[in-house]
Amino acid sequence: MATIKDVAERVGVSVTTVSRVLNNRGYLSENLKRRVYEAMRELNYQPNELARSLFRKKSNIIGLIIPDISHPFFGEIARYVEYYAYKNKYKILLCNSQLNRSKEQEYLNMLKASQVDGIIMGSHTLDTKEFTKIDLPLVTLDRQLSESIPYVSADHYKGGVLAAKLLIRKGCRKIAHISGNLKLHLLAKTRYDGFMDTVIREKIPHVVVETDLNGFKYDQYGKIVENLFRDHPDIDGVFASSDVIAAQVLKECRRLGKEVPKDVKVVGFDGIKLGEYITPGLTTIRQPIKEIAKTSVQLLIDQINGKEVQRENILPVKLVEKETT
Amino acid sequence: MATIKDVAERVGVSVTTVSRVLNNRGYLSENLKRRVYEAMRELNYQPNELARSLFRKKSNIIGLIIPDISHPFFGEIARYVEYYAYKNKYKILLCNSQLNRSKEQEYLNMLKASQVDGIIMGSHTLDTKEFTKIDLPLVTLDRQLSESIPYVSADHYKGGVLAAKLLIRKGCRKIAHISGNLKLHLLAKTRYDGFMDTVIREKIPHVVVETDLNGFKYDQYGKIVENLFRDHPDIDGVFASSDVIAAQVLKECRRLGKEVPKDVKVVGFDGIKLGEYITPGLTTIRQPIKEIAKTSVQLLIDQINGKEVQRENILPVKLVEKETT
DNA sequence: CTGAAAGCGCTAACAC
DNA sequence: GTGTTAGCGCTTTCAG
Repeated sequence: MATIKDVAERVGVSVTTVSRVLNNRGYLSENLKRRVYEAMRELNYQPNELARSLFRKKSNIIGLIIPDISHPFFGEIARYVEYYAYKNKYKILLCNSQLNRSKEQEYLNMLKASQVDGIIMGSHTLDTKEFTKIDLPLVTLDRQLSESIPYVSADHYKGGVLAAKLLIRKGCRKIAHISGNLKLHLLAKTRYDGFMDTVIREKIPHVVVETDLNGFKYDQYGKIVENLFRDHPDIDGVFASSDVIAAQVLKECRRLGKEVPKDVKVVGFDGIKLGEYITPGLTTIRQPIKEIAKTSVQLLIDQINGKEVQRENILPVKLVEKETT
Repeated sequence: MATIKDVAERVGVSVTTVSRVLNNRGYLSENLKRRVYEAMRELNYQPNELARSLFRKKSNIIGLIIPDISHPFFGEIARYVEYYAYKNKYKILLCNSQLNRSKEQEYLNMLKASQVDGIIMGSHTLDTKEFTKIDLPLVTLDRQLSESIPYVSADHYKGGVLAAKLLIRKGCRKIAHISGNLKLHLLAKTRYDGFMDTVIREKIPHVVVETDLNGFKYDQYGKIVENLFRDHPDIDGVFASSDVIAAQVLKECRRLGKEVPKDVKVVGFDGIKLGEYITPGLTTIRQPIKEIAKTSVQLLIDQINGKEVQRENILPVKLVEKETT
């Protein structure tokens, strides 16, 4: 691979000069620039970003840690994070934690060692104190990590309220909520709060199933839903904490001969593309995925550039009514 | 951030010695090792991978270029590529081309400049000659780029045959195939060949719709399917070239009052998780996604390590029958 | 306006 | 066994 030295020799100038045209520093004659660019092209030269980063102490790389890139929600998050990062000349180092504690920890260390300029953290199995050791610009998704670390989240509470209200308005008399893990201190937990506050205020019978499946063993949701309907055959409304779970609920309803939305009404959460593919079309609480990604990238870059950023960034959700309610 | 020098000073030895314990070279007394490790921990030291990579001329980074990480197929590919890369101590630089030529080209240059050790290429809008300039270990997905570059692909031809045969066996009298772009010289095109060879041999009326939507403007497939049924109301079997398209077909069938599988039978392609979420359960030709990813990573690492690798790597597909046939 | 030289953090000859 | 030194490819002071 050609280096700056090769280019310099070919043009007959010093490496300093080549570096200058590379970075457009000071006055360079047009003629000189042309000759240098030509040599670069001839040699198929690309400046070594490793060397540049080492010198500048800036890699232009962002680490993205998520539980599972193949989960539709995180796939869409990643897609938009990449989009906005690219726009700002940042690259993405992809870290899939599979919600495995030690893998998450290793990735955190690896990212630090790799001199990434900042981290977007969407996987949350580690304790707060692990992050104090990192000492790098950080943005979290859906989790308040500490007083100083900014986070981005949809308005899950509002989402819980909207879902519960819709089901009640549509005439449901007994509503089930299939929640995610409530022990991890995630903001997603407030979906549960919003749901509960609403059904209690409206005095609607309800039942909550907490899944501690870490959200990514899809296959097992079928079983959970099956048990739910066995124990509570009179359930006529379900608020699932993700669209993927909602899809499982629909499948199970079909298997049990329950018609949707006639016998059971279903509301999902996330607003991923999946909801558009399935039949019947899934009513859901849409998270503003693109804006979440955009905000995360912006907050991170602002921090990298030494700007003060807002700690709390709650983005609005939206009820999208389709055919399951 | 602490450097090797800080550690050396704290322990009272030279940087060489610290480097030695870091890399476990030569004889080091247990006592010394312990003191060095302790200092590292106290300083919260992480070796700078940028500097290491620069020296070693090896970054342990793999570039992954795909059209769209939020497309379920590529999401699953990426998940497994990450899995096997991580196992082998490689990191993933994620590049989403959106099937945009110039973005793909820029990412290619960027990866080279970033000194990645190799590239897995799953997005194919560029001409062969762009790759000769790259001169880096390369593996392509679904495309024969040149005589020397190894590729990994599912047995698309067999998939096309299996799909056509199944629909014929199930009694379909007029079968539609919704294909991807046949002009890009992808191996996926052989799905079409397998399908055609079979329906022609069996003398089954058929119609092919080629989509040049680049495969990722999902919303527009609805229109295509609508037109298809308008022009050919007697179609009773559809072979879609992806599960996502198949899902759209199911949606459209429902809208048009066509019952699946009674009036129309549908076969998808890919075998992504989506197929398990939708109702009715989608019959599909399953690609061995995990093995494709594993093979790609292995071929790339072998090349990085200077081994000879096999050029053609065709992996078997499998017919998965569910409820749409 | 251009070049020699130092240094980013690390590793590995090569000495002692 | 341990340290001195050069150098990976680049950028930037600082002389000239």
